[in-house]
Amino acid sequence: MYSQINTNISRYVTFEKKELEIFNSLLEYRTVSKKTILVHEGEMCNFEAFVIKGCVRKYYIDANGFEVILQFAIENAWVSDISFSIYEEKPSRVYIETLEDCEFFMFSPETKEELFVRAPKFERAFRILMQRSLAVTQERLFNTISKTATEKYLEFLDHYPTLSQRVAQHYIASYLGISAEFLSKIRTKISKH
Amino acid sequence: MYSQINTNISRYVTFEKKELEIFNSLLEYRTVSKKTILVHEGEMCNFEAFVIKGCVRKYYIDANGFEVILQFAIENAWVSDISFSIYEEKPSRVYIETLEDCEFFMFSPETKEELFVRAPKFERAFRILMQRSLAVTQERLFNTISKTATEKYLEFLDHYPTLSQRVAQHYIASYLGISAEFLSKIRTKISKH
DNA sequence: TTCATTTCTTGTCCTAGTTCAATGCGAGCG
DNA sequence: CGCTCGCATTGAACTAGGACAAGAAATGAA
Repeated sequence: MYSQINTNISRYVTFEKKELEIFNSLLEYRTVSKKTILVHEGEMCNFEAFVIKGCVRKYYIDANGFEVILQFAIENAWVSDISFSIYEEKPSRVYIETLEDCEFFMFSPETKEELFVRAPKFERAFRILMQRSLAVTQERLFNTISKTATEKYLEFLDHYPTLSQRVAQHYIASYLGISAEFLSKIRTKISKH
Repeated sequence: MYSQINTNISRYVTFEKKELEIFNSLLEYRTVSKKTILVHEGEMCNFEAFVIKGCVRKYYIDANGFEVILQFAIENAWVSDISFSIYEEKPSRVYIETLEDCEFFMFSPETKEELFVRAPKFERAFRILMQRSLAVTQERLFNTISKTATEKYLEFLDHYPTLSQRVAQHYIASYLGISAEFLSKIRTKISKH
C-alpha cells in the first residue's frame, strides 16, 4: 500500500526505514468518488494530496466565469493549492475536483510540520518536489506563450499520452488555454494528416 | 552589507545569529556590469543569485528565435535556472542577462549543499522560497491564459510599478507574451483614456 | 556635437483563434 | 427500450493581436 508513495518520496532523497515508517504513520488514506470538489474557491486548502489512483484537475475561474485548468494530477502525482501558505493564511483561489474515483494519501499542514520535526530530511524531499513543480510550471508558461495551439496539443499528447483517453476534450482545451471548438478543429485537421 | 539578504532569508524562518554567520560566510559577492549574459543556453547554470542591486532578465529563445522573458529580478529577488537540477545534470535552456550594473550574492550548488549540512534549517527556508516562486509562476500562467493584453499590461504596472521605468518596453512586451508593436498601441490607447 | 544604433510609434494588411449557432452522438438512467 | 443531457463536431462571421514596413525619438559612443 505504501510502496508507491515511498518510491515517489525517495526519488531524490534516500530515507532510512525508520524515517519512512514515521512518514507512513502520518499519512491519511482517503477514497473520494468521481466528480467531487475537494477545495472550493475561498476555502482554505488544508491538505496536500498524493494520488494513488485516479485523476483530478485543479482549476481557477477567471473574471468572465471561464475555467482555466492549471494541473491534471494522475497516479503518483501530488496536488494541493500551494498559493495557500500557512504563513500568510490566505484563502485558496482554486478548485480541486476529482474526475475519476480516487484514492489519496493526504497530509494536513499540521501533520506535515510534525513530519518535519520528527524527520527533518523530509524538508529536503519536499523542497526538491517543489523545485520540480516549478520547473514544470515554467516550461508550461513558456509553451503557452510561444507555441501555436496545434503545437501545444501535440506536445500535450506526447507528454501525457494516457490522459487524452481519460479526460474530456474540453478539459484538455482548457488546460491548453484554447477553446473547445478550436481543439476539435485541430484534431480533425491532424487526423487527415 | 548582509542585512538585505538576511532579512530576505529570515522572512519565513527565524535563524540564530550563528546560523546567519554560516550563511553569510558561504556567500560570494559579485558585481557584474550591464548587458552581461550570466548563463547561455546549453551551459550549466551553476549558481543561485540574490540581487542586491540592479535588474536582470531570465529568458528562453523559442523555436522561431523569439525571446520569451520568464522573469525580471530586481533588488531582493532570487534568480537562477531551477529547471537545472543537480540530480539530473541537464544543461540549462535559459539565458540570464543583466539589464543594469548589478551586485549579487551567489551560491554554487556545492556551497548550497554545504550550507544545508552545516545549518539544516536553511533547507526549510529554501523550500518556502521555492513554494512562493511556484505560486507566483502559477498566477502568471493563469493571467497569461485568461486575460487580454491590456489587462495583463495594467496588472504588470500595478504589480511592478518601478520596473516599467527601468526596462525597455519591448522587454515588457516579451514578458507579457505580446508583440512590442501591440504593447505600444495599448499604451497610446490607455493614455487617451 | 554628430553620427549610429536602438527603441518606440503608427498604419495597413493578415491570420490564428473565438464566438455563436446548429447538428450529431454516445452514455447513463428511468 | 427510449430519453435525456452533456460532449464533440462543423460552419460562418468576427476580433484580438501579429507581421511587416517606415518614420520619429531617444540613447550613447567618439
